[in-house]
Amino acid sequence: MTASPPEAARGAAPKRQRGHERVAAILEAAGSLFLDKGYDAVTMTEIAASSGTAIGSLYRFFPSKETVADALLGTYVERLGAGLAALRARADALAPADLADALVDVMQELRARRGVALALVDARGLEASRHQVRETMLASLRGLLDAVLPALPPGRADPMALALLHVLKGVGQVPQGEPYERALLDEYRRLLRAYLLMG
Amino acid sequence: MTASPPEAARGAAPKRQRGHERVAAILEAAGSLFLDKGYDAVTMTEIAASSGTAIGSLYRFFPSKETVADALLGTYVERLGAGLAALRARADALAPADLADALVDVMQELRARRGVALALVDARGLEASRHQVRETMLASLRGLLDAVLPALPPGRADPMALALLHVLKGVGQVPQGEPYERALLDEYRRLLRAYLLMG
Amino acid sequence: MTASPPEAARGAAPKRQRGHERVAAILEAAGSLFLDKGYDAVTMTEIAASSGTAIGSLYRFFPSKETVADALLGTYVERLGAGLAALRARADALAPADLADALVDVMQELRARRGVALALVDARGLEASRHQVRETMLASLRGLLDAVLPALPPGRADPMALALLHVLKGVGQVPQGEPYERALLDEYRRLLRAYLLMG
Amino acid sequence: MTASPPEAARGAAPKRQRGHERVAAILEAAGSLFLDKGYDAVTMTEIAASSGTAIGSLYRFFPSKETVADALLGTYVERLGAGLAALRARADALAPADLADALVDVMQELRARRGVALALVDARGLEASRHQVRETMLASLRGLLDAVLPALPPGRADPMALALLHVLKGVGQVPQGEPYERALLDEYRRLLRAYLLMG
DNA sequence: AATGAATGAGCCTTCATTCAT
DNA sequence: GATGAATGAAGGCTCATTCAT
Repeated sequence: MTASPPEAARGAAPKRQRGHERVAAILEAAGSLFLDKGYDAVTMTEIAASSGTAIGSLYRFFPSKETVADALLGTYVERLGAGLAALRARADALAPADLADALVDVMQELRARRGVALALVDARGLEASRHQVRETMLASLRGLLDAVLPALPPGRADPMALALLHVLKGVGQVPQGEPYERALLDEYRRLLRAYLLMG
Repeated sequence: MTASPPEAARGAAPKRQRGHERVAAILEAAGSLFLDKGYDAVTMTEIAASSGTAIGSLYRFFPSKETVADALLGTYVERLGAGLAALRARADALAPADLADALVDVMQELRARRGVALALVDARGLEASRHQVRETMLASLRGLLDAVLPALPPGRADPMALALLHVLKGVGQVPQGEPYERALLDEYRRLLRAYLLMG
Repeated sequence: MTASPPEAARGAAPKRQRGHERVAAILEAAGSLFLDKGYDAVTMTEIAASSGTAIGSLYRFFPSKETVADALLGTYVERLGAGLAALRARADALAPADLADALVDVMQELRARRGVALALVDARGLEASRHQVRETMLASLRGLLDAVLPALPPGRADPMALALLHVLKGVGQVPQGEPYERALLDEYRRLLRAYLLMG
Repeated sequence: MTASPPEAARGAAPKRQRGHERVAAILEAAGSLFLDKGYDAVTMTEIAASSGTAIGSLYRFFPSKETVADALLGTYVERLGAGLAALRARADALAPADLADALVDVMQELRARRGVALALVDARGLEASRHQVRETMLASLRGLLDAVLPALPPGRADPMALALLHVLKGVGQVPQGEPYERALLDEYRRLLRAYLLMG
């Protein structure tokens, strides 16, 4: 990606390379804008300008505004899915308090890696994608609960996953860089520990 | 417009009365629409039609779309404030578990009484009003915590209020009429009890 | 429409009146433009400007470009239908040569009264309306043929109506004001007479 | 432009050959597309793809969309001209009824050989080319009329050519493959015979 | 000379807001 | 004051055309 002899792989590679960079730039710009102003308030023209892309090129990569949001959401689901899957793999060895911490860690990491898509989870007009994110997470959470809290009464897993999901959304929304960031994350840790232990 | 000698004093009262009805009708209609479709997707024309108001009149009462949302948010803050103030009044007699239940009850009542404004709490472009709602609630929650959990370490009240606020938002968002509505509300009760007791 | 006492019928009437004038102005402008440049090449903005209407108002009356064309086509069908119906009423008394002349007269009159819609009969993307115009005319023509040429063999009415339709389209397209206008119309008269007598 | 030593001569011939093939492929593809969807609705990208040409190459051969249409129209004029010239050569031996049939035959043959350009004759924005087609045909038709109908009064040749042209356009537009194709062509034959004999 | 990614003017349409009646 | 027709800035998107590779 960097140290290549002067005129190395030309032709196809550069083009694709560029494409990838473009797409990345667009998604980054779009993510920031969505986060700042909300889905509806962001203009395709704005996204284009903000990512140094011509409007026509933007539409070459993403044939509609919704597509941009979907891609963002997709990335988010992927990362989130990966994080939760990793957790699941070691779930049997986790005490409830450990699960609480681990969940906060997963969300925190996502935020750090620009898990910007959170701005879109509440956006209207993206029903399909949003639903997918939601269901993916709920399924993962139910799985984790089954593994970590085997004594949980049958009917509890579903509402518990729902409540957990909402709390985790809060974790993901903790603003980065604010003075109370750390304190708030710790607070969420406590909340989740209490909930998973006693709930 | 009727039979008024000079030009004033006469029709004033009835008109003012009507004005109140109109405003109420508008806010009700706007609330429902915002809840259904989201702030951006709702049209001023739609609000006017749906509330039986002429678009021109709508603009007499609310000089901009944002104003309508602000008013809705304002109503929300008022009701919420009233509910929390009532709670505060009897805070000294509340055990943590009681506070948990009481908070859920307050939110639930708001929802039942069309505390529709929740749809707007995440709407962008309403920063000012949103911030006010937020600060109002945070202050109330801090007060409640001080009263109910006197042993709370100094630095905890703020983040705890923040976390609480997020959870309560979740309570307010429980969809009405869904089969799992009851179960989810109970779940939030458990969560809050655990948090307030152990957190 | 003109000589009305100073402040006569106000209120509703003026509004509707204006609406009618607007619609008329729009259709007139659109007709001219379509005729000049063809359906696709004409811009809604152009129609608006050319008819002294704001783009938003244009869309109040005609919610899409296609609607404008349809209205034009509709007017055309109406007028054409009326003309042919009138012909039909006296068809039994018509000799073939009379029918030829009468058909040319009908088309000529349409042209004079801005039967502009001809420009649209070949436009793509207006299939539905175009088809209607076509079928209306074909049915009328078949009726006329049955009445005026009772000896026509069964299978001939349909293709004859088709051929007639094409010729009449030509009549409707004779440019107005050209030096050869009269001569060409006479030529079409001859053609139709010959066809209806001998064909 | 032909035998240049240095860098040409080599791949030139094959390439030129290829050029011809490319141009033919492009025109064929463009013709079909124009016929199917109309001039405006067809995309340059579409033409390129449909003819297996890169968009850049397409623009090397035809520097604009209009150019493509012009070329198509040109081909059409050529073929039509050839057909009418052939007719002209044996005009002295033709009776009016023969001319009628021969004209229909010429048009029919054009259609069969993808005389697709008919779709363009009414396309706007191609004024220049269209005019040329028109004038070419009118001149040919006048010549034929002079030869076949020597008794025609002086002033008649022009309008008669005009009317004839319109009818022939109709012949060229008879849809291929429709059940009534044959019947309609026969009908046009009758029409032309009647016109040329009695008109 | 070939390729196709990039460009941006311009299109259709919507909707918050104004203002003549 | 009410009313709703009128306004026009702005948005999402397309496509003819160019130009770096």
